[in-house]
Amino acid sequence: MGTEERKEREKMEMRQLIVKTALKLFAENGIENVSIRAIAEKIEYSPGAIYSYFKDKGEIIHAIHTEGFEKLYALQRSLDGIKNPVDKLGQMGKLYINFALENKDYYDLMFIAKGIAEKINEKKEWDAGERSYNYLRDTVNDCIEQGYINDKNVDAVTFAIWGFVHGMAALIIRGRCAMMPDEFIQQTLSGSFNFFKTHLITNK
Amino acid sequence: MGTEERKEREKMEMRQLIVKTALKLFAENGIENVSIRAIAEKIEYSPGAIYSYFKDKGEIIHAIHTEGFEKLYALQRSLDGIKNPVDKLGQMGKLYINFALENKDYYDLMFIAKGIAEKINEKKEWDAGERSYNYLRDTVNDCIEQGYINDKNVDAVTFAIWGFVHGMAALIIRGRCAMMPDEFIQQTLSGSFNFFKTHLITNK
DNA sequence: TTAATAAATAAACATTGTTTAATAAATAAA
DNA sequence: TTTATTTATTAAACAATGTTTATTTATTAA
Repeated sequence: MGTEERKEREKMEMRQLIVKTALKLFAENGIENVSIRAIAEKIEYSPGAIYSYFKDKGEIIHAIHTEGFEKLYALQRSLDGIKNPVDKLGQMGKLYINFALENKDYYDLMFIAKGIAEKINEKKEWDAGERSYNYLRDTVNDCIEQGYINDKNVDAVTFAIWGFVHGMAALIIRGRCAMMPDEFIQQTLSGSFNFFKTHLITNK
Repeated sequence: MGTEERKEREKMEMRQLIVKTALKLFAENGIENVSIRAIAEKIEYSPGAIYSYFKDKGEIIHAIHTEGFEKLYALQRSLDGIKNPVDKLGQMGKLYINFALENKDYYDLMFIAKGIAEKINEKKEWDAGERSYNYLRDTVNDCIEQGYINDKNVDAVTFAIWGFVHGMAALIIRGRCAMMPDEFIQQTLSGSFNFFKTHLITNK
């Protein structure tokens, strides 16, 4: 009898419901203003019930973080068809920044938030992130091999590019550009992009 | 009689003691693991006493944040003597990263931490940050005017450079490079620097 | 010496994440 | 179907947090 399987399924559904609800509340009230109690109330369970599905709050956040990486990686894979690695790199940059600014909660958990880092090490589960990182790295490597980027150190170039896009995204998301008007930020952002692209790519 | 002045002085000293103690505890236990109660105990006062000197915990953190900007700006000003703006820019980059990695607590509060952003807006006191930003911007401007950087958009270039160094620092500080061995990070970091420097500066 | 002011404290409050012992529900065994 | 057992859920409590309030203590002014 398949009651075992059904229960397993129900457990997964409950986990998903909790994660979904948590994410919704995060978006509404900001990540740090969402309590276990609030999540419990929203799904009409007692706070304690949540602990049958997640070891602690960090695990809920970690689940969302992993979900975010799924989304990002899926976006990256949508570039599979682009043959020219420079074009691919440019598109990936835009895609990355867009993802960051349109999914601030996800992005924050994935690349900025503090508690997460411990969970990542504890679980050795930066796998999700590594997959995305390698996708970028491979593209950079193609650029180098095909003579578009004049630098042999793949990791250094990859880290530079990652740092560049992450840095801008993080400054914006964490309110360090709040003094600038929104449209100015947008303009500057695309200006910075052009600057980077123009100078780092060797025109063959 | 100077009792008014003395009291004012004592109040300042107490504020400073609280800030100094908070910073020390931050360094020892991590920013998020320091409570008002812990600070109070360390200086041998009751928790409530602290509220005679700071409106709330955020104000203590904000004071440290401002102190951090004093330190960073002082470091920047040590480059005043460098005539060539490209050299100056390079030195500033190194100096910035070093500051970030050697003063992670300060840097975190200044450029990454969340609560701070609200205080900054609330107080309109990004002045401290703006001074440092303008110092960078002026140097970038010199580079452009003297033909070392081939791009007319000062703000875009400045933001790109800031994003670049901040991005790398933030990824390291927030543990997103924890899977890489330390020496690899150091190598990659300087490699990224070279990459950036080599390609963005037009050799006259 | 007394009155007014300021500083510091102890105690309490509300909120957090989390644990525990008790209850209700669902399943398996008889 | 009835009973026993396992599982899911809850209510209540715990410890820690930031903060407020009424009270006491210390300091200053009269």
